[in-house]
Amino acid sequence: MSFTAKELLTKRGVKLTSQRLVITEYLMQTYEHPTADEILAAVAEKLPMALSRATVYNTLKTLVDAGVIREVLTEPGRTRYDANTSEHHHFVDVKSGRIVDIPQEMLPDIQKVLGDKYNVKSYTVTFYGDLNEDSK
Amino acid sequence: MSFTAKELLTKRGVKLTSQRLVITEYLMQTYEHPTADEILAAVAEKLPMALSRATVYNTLKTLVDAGVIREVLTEPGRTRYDANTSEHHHFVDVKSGRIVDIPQEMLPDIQKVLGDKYNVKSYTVTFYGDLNEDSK
DNA sequence: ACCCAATTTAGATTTAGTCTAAATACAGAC
DNA sequence: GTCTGTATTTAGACTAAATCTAAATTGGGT
Ligand SMILES: [Mn+2]
Ligand SMILES: [Mn+2]
Ligand SMILES: [Zn+2]
Ligand SMILES: [Zn+2]
Repeated sequence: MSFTAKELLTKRGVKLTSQRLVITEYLMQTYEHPTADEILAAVAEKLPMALSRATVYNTLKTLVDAGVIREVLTEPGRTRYDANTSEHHHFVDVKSGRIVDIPQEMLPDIQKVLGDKYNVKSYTVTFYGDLNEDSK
Repeated sequence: MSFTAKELLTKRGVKLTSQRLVITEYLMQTYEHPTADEILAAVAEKLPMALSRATVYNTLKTLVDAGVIREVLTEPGRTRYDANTSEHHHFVDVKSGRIVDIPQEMLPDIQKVLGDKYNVKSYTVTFYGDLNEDSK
């Protein structure tokens, strides 16, 4: 049930290029939530050719639009990216900066609590605090 | 029970200057959630002297640190500011871009749902959707 | 193999935000 | 009310994230 990067891109109608593959693969195998610059640094060395910043940003936008990855906003001024596209939320460990996933099911159903004045299409919850030491 | 900007700054130990006063007053009387540039544009004309961008950013940081205002992050790359410092969350009307306040009490208690692995100090919920027409 | 639209590229540009060092202003001491 | 030291403000340079541009490249369908 778990797709390869190649299968995922094909399934979502994204044309295959080596840049798109390696960026998608990188995001699928990390549990961190890297920024565009972090992705560029990590992925550049895996590619035989040069990788331009414009391509990283173009690719990330393409992947977000295609639903292959999502943006994560936890702090001002830096957009992070996440290959986990299931509905989930984030916990920021304020000491280490680590960002861990919180599945939708861990939260009570707040989709409906706002009543009919607000037509909620989506929502995000970001928690800030300390992660107790037994962190995976 | 409602403080003036001057009283609030004094109470929080922030030295009074005309720039800080006019920025605080502006934020206290708007229900929008303006960016630094929007604040600069709105406030510059109310001051007899010039107002520099550095001062706007310095002042906003001072006010956030003193707890007079808070930052609001709803979209990548733009930090917004809010004189409503009560614990509350935000609803973004995706059509108009308007951001409205959602009081903490409207939500079920999700402070405690994460169990003891996560020590939650604060959390923010941002909703995206449509506001039904009777918007104030 | 050929072709062409889609993609990538390097570098310029934009924009939010920070930094610097000199000028100014507030607030407490007198 | 004046003095005075420190905090604040200023203009403008600078940094860093993200976007744009126009030329070069690519890869997938024929
Ligand atoms: Mn910026
Ligand atoms: Mn940026
Ligand atoms: Zn995540
Ligand atoms: Zn608010």
